[in-house]
Amino acid sequence: MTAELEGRDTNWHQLFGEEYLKELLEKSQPKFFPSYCADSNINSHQESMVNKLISTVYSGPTIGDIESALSLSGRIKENERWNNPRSIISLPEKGLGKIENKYTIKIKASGNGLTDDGYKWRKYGQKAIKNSPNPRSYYRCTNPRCNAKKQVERSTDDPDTLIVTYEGLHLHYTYSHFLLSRPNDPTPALNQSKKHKTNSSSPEQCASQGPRQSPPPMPYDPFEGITSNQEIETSNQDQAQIEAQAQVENGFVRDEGHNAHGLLEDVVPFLVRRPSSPTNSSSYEIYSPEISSPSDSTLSWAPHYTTDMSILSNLM
DNA sequence: CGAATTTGACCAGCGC
DNA sequence: GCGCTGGTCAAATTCG
Repeated sequence: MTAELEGRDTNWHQLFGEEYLKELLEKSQPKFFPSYCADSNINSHQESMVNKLISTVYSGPTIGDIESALSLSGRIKENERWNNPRSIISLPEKGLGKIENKYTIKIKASGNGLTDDGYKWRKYGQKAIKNSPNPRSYYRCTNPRCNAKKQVERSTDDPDTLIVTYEGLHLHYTYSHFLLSRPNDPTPALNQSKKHKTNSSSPEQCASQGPRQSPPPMPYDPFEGITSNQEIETSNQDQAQIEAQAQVENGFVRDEGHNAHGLLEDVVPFLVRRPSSPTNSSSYEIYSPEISSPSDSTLSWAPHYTTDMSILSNLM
């Protein structure tokens, strides 16, 4: 176990570089570890390693954000969260009610930009917004036990920028993470198994992770004309991959709202969170996934994210 | 035919 | 109270 952990520590440095990891560590917020981790099988050493990794890369929503969302979702009893001795969360008891669990992300979606965040989303509405030429689309997580939502609209300032507002928490891993977390597993990410049959030009489909293949072009679709590299790269999928997805989805149903390891994954993917303002509603900016140098303090989208989550997963 | 998307209707919150 | 706006619902539509 120790050797494996050390090896994965090396991966972190390979992925981001020494200086960038230090920068992240300096800027990271207090560690979090949901109290219901007490129900999982991890031991103290594993827990400490997870916290180490989390503290290294995490600079996203505050504990209060998460707690607020969990409270809203009703998945954790209040006394369980506050009194569980294994909980690493420590929160001020005042002002929790005012904390919003919303996170806004700006995605630079120029050209082949990716908006794939690793989750499967189902669109449930679209609305024209006042003083904005672009409509806003509303999505829910397809996991029936998950209350995560997101709103997607195109920036009025920059048509290439997508503004994604996440609300609520995913109490499960990303689909991509499930498969990529197994290094020797030849099965690609789940979220790629369905959508890449399509040659849809709408990155909204990519963002929403919906299995629908070729939606008709909407005359006011905010993402019309934007394509995804990831779609092109993984255009050929076989039946085994689809079956693997079905297995994982079944696992979700049995999982009582959180994954087998008990680690909460937030609605904002791990390595793309970077608060840009010290407000209750944290904001994040994400740019083109093509090239993202650690030195310019930006993080890329799904490909790096899923890889890094696999490191975290394998610790458990 | 099942599942996902579309889109008009409906509802709640807010300001006047 | 009324109108506006944003968010959600649900029937119709579309697609594989």
